[in-house]
Amino acid sequence: MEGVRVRFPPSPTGYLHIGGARTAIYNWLFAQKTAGTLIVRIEDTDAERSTEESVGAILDGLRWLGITWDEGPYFQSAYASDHRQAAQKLLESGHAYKCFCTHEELERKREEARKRKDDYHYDGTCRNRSAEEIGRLEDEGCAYVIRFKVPRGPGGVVHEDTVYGILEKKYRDIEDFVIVRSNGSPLYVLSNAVDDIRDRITHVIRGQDHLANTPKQILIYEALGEKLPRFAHMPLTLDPKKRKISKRTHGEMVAVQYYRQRGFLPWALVNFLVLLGWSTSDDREIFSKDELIDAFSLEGINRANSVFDIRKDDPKFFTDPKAISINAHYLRTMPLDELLPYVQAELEAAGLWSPSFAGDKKAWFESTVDLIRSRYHTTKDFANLGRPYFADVFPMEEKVVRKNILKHDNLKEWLPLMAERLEPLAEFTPDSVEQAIRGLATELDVKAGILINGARAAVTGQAAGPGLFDVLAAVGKQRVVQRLREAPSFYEAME
RNA sequence: GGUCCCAUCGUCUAGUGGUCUAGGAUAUCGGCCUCUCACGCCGAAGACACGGGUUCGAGUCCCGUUGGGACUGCCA
Repeated sequence: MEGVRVRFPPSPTGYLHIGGARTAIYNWLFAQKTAGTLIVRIEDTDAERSTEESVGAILDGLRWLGITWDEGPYFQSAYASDHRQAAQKLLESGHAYKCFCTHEELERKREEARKRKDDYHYDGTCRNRSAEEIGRLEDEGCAYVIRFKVPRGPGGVVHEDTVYGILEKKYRDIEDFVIVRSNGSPLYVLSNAVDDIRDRITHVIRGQDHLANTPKQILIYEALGEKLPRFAHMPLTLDPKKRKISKRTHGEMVAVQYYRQRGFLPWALVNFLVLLGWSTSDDREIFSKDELIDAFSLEGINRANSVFDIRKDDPKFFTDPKAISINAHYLRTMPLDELLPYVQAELEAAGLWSPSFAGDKKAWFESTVDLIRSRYHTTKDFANLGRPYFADVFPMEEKVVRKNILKHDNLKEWLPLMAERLEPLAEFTPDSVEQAIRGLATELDVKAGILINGARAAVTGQAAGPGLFDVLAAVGKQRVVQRLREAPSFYEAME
């Protein structure tokens, strides 16, 4: 496919949210796949709600996700004259007309229609005004909007959507819609189409919520004598109550930024989002960037809306479990080199980072990260659950101390004794440590598990973790010995 | 209300008339592994919204019902 040009046109009224990110991802994938061009166009014509910070946040979100674009960001507001010119052209060619009906009149008619339980469409009061009449009204200083003159009579707008197939909208179901406000500023339906024409967009890939105004835009394209792009509408992302997700009702949970802050790997998020409404017919769900670009196709997009299974107050999942599972999958399987920078960033943010981790302790750091990553879900876990490996101060869970240490009175002596046995070891490796501890267990005639679990609790404050001998080797002799010697203090503290 | 779109396990989905006693993923439960937890492996439970048609045969086609969604703005 030659010359594909697609666009992502966010309106800068907040951060980049999940739905927008997904739209951007689909456009990006399609551009990548076809060696086409992705354009970012900021639709900032709603001056009241648009902010500069928002533009920054959206672009920042895209960059973080790894979505690259080829042109832009363009700003729609810079092209207002294009939009006005198009409206003028439509006026001149008789495809649009000036409407002097006031807000009040229209509101009254709408209200009446509502009472009659009737469908309300603009009644065309101004559609057939004579030139003199229009001139007179203008001279009187009456404000007017510009409406598109929708063909009347039978028939309708027919087009084939790549995802939804052939769609027909009857002319009679389309009212003469406004394309320019009374203050002269163009409306979305016009400016979006005009911009797409100017940007030579070949494929409009956007949310299904735009399905309804596609016929209007097609009418505009045709009236302007322009070639139609291909439309592909994608299903919407809903919350578990089947409501369209939005910044307003869901807050930060639906912001890309939120996932970044909660320790998501950008590619894991992309991988999760692309699966919301798109799939291949084989069973693959995990894709590298190249694999995804290769596998992606508009035809694989689903028609039904999908539910983003956000779990607001679930103690176990802070978001869709599948998203977390994909993130965890990448965390434990991605090349270690690629993971390290994320871990470093987390440790730095938590004040646990030491330059030596990238210097003389690099090998140790890498093997430690590799040791613990298989049971973590987000990069945040390295700074929380991983604390005992990287710092001297870490939380001791009381429940764990009770269960794995205090329950066995003898550990009060055994753990310090273990320290005595470990301290002289010339080599502090999983093997040598195991030998020493199993030897001690035999000598004391206790099950090794008691010593092992007690040691894990004393050294990490946690009941779960990697194999204890690996843990000890990772934490290091000095810290291990010290922590084991401090074990008796738990008995005093708890008494 | 009107117009349009949609409908398979809790969630994401495969499925384009027979190979579907409906497959995978995730979540849940059980087992194996084992010093614990995770990973991994094995297993269980779990869905074609309903009703009519068409057909030798329907998850797959048609109609209706129900349910959900979008749009219905001088927002984008």
